[in-house]
Formats: sequence, structure tokens, C-alpha cells
Amino acid sequence: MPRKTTHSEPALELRDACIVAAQEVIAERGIENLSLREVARKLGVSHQAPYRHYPSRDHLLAEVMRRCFQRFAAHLDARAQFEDPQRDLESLGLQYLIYAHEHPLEYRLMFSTTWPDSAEQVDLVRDATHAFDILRGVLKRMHGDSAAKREALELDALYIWSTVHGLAGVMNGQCIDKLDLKATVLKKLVGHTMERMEIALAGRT
Amino acid sequence: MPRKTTHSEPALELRDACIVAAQEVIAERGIENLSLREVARKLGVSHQAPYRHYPSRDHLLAEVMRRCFQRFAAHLDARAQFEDPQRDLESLGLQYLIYAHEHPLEYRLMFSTTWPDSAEQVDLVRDATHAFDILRGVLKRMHGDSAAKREALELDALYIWSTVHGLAGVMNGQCIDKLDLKATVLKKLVGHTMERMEIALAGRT
DNA sequence: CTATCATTGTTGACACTGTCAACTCATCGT
DNA sequence: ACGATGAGTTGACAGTGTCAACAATGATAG
Repeated sequence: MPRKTTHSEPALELRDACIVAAQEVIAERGIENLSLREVARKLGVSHQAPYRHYPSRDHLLAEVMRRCFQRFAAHLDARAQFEDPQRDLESLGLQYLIYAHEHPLEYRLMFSTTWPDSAEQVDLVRDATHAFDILRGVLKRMHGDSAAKREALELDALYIWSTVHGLAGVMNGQCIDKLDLKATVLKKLVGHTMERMEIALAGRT
Repeated sequence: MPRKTTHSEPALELRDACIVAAQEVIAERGIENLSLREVARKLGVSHQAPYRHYPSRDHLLAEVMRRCFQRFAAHLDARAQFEDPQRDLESLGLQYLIYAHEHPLEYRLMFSTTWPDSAEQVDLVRDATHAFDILRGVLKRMHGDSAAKREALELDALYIWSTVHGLAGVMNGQCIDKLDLKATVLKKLVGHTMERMEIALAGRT
């Protein structure tokens, strides 16, 4: 079978194509059933072709995760922003939950998948940290950025992250269906949780 | 190769042995690398023997998960209990986090693994629900069990679960290492989060 | 212009996995 | 006494990740 791509265009084509194909496979067959060979098949290419661009299946998976984190951070940045940091924090939380709700697979991929210990972890971590830094930024506007309060700020950031991440996990997860909760409860859950969280944050210190 | 087990003892031996072997494999090679064949090998038995007791790999995995939920609920029940529901709730939360910290693999298995859609889901769900019912019980003692407040109770239960589950996920997860947090922050995180949560619960309504 | 070389992709092989089918064989109910 | 049944065995098949050897093409040095 003759080649298709020329050498002058350095065929980063396939490298990118692998990622979108991988995302398709994940969407169709689930994260744990991602297979390099099926990616190759979907691209009409031999089963070893992806290995020219990714040293292993996990490296491809890591790259897919990285792009997810990038889109996730972009989604957070694209939220409705407000002068009042309180409202801004609420907007941030909602935007977070919207992403988790609209892209459950990507969300699972980012936060419930064992990270492959490939070399590119550096990049992966950088992109993954961005989302958390957005949260840090909002809290700085809220509480100030004095060195004295820095630790409290980190603690609050983690508290908020825990709550929102936990809520997203609960609402996405398989558990929620099994608890025979009324529909009205589910509808109010997000509002209720955000409200509780704001009470906690306004509470002290 | 001659048989080892007689027929009169109905050889539920192997059925149970599979589970402990599976847990060993999971501990050694990770959840996603659990393999029926390695379980069989570890038990010195042919690769098809486990199929006499579990229709598929996922059915075995489901059973392992179910036992995890049972042990998890037992661990929660074995917490230090208090008359004051407030203190009892705190004790429950701490006990939850202790389990997540001491058994990260089991925790991941229960809450971050796609549930296999095997027939035994009924059992799995029953055991999984138990933990949540413990939480419901504490909240009933705290807020009363009037029909009017039932919805608020469910909402608070889910709020608490979100926070604690999120915290466990954050502290277990691969993310926490990457955020260059100071050790002192981590040490205070649990206390801080529980405190925030109690402020939120005492706050209103 | 030709020879060399790296890049990209191909084919073939190996070990591993889950699972189906056919077989053995001790034990139990009749 | 004898067939049925439960438990375990061997053998096969398709699918997977990955290593090794090969082929073809554009770029480049002489």
C-alpha cells in the first residue's frame, strides 16, 4: 500500500488524528476499552502507525487527558464573570458543574482515571493545574493576598474543590441512580450545595 | 492432573479464593490490570476454573466491589459513636476519611470504577446503599424526621457526601501531589474542611 | 545528479487477555 | 448399577500491546 502523506508536511496530521479518533473510541466503547489498534483501524492505517507518534498506548491516553484539561480550563475561563468575587465564585462553580454534566466522559477521564506514568506528565500537570489556579485567583480577589492568609486561602480552595468535585462525582456517578432519590431533590441539589458552601465561606476567619 | 476438592464439600472454596486472589492481584498490578488468568494461576488452577463460579471477569469484579462496600459499611459502623449527633457526624466523617486513606485501592474500586453491568447489581446496590443510610440516620437524629424536613435532610446528606467524598478523592488522587502544596496545608486540610462543613450545616434552615 | 539518511508507515511475530466448546471424572440420586 | 450433574481440564479463537525487520519517500550532502 503506497504512502498517502508527503514528507514536506511533517505529518503531524496523524498525531492529531489519533487523538480525535481516540476520543471517538472512548465515546463509543468507554475509556477502559480504548485500543490503539482500533484507533489505527478507524484511521485506515496499519496497527503500528500510531507508535511512530506515541511510544505507548498510555502516552496517547495522557495526551488525550491533557487536551481535556485544556478544554476544561478554557471552559472555566469562558464563564460569566462578575465584579463581586462572591458572585464570580458561584459562576465558577456552576460552570464547573456544567462541564461535568455535559462532558461526563471527559470529566471521568480527567478525575477518575489512573494517570499513566509517562514522560509527558510535566505537560499534563501544567494543564491540569490551570483550573485550580483559576479558583485560587477568585479567592485572592475575595480574601486578599496577604502572606498571612495564604494558607487559609489554599485551605478554602481545597474545600471548595472538594465540594464541587464531590458533587460532580455524585451526580455523574452510578451511585445516584441507586439511592431512589426524588427528582425534586436532584433538581435542588446543586443550588442547595452551593448555598451551603457560601454559608461556610462567609462563616468565619 | 487429578482433582483436589471432593464433591461433597461443594467447593465454594474456589469461589471465595478467587476473590482474595483477585484482591491480591489488584493490590499488586492495579485495578485495570486484574486478569482472570492470573487469578487462576495464583490459585494453581486452570485458566477456565474461575468461570465455573463467575460467568465473566466483570462478575468477579462486581463481587470484589460488593465485599468492599460491605467492609466499608462495617468500618463506618465501627466508628466511635456519640450521643451528640453533631459529634457523631464528625466521627462518621473522620471514619470515612480514614478508610479512604488506609485503603486507597478499595476506595478507588468502589467510587471511581465503572460498574460492571452484571446481573448481581441488585446485591451490589444494596450493600453500596448501606453506607449512605448510615449518614441518613445520623442526620435524622440531628434534624428530626418530620416529613416536612425530609427533603432538606436528603439534600444535606448529599451535600455532606459530596464534601467528604470530594475530599477523599482529592487527597487520594494524583492531583494533590502536583499542586505544590505545603505539608502544613495538607495536615490541616481535613480539620479545616470538616469545620467549614459544620459551619454550613449550623448556618440556616 | 546521485548516494545516503532519517521519517513515516507496513508486515509479521510474540505473549498476553477473555471467552466458547468439548472433554474428564468423581460424586450423588435413583 | 447407572445416568446426570457439578467442578476442573485442555484446546482453540479473536483481540490486544508491543518488539523487530522491512519499504518507500522527501531531504540532504557529495
